[in-house]
Amino acid sequence: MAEKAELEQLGELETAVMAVVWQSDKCDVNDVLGQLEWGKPLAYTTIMTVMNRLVDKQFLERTRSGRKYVYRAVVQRDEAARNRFKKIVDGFYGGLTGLAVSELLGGEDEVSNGELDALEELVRRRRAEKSG
Amino acid sequence: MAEKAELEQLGELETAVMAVVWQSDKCDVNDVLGQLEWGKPLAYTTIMTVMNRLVDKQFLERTRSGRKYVYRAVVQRDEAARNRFKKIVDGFYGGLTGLAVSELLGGEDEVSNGELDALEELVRRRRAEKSG
DNA sequence: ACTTTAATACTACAAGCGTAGTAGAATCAG
DNA sequence: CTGATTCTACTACGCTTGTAGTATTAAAGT
Repeated sequence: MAEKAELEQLGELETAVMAVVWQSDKCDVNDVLGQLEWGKPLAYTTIMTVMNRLVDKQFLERTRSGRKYVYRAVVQRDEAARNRFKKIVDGFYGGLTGLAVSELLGGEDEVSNGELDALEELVRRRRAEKSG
Repeated sequence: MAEKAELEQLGELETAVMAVVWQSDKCDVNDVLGQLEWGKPLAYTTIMTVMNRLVDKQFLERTRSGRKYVYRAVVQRDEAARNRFKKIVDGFYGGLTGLAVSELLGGEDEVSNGELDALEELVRRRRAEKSG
């Protein structure tokens, strides 16, 4: 089984573009151009360049559809997010995930009740897994 | 009260250097050179350049001590980590912290019992804050 | 067939970051 | 005092990423 190649780190614009693709499953350059959340308007070619680089990095794949391309995400959102998270955990907290989460949630960010529920449930499940 | 300037994003080497400084509280270039975890040996001047850039970015401050400089962290570790984490939460999970944590912990990383305790405690405290 | 339109391909450039060499100044060994 | 050592200052270079222009090609209207 071939080891999955390390995921490259994406830049901010690249990440923002991926965010749009993750929501849409399939999309072309114009879709991204229309839905992208970025502070300022960007040129069509800017998005195109970024998307092509994402294809090179194997975060996206594209297929021809007539004379245009349709892009689809190859890397899943959670996979990419975990990869980024791991960098934080390793780089800042010496690999201690729980410590990282505690400190990270120690800040002032709002966490909804539903989210707290999810967290609690998660801890329960983890405990269950451990004890067999 | 002056708004705190946005923290710039650090590169990987810059982060690794900060990690050393965070552990030592005060240190000079050689300390970092000796303790840095990086895949390969780096030149003294490389570390120096990086540390000076970190001073420019106001992550470090330095004071002369004889003919050398001693560096100290200005930005705290947790602050920097939270900043990075927020990027993930916003960029990947539309700002939903709890969702992000759940997904992030859904991976295969080991979380120790102690860490689970800390997490649980944290959720409890959050709940208390809300109803209190 | 000819013109407009819409998409892609190719090229480019500035800023940021990893990386380090070289030159100069201060200190230390003898 | 003189040479070796140890710092700092300054400069530089390649790669990545944000950003976009220009050229080209293909489709579509008329």
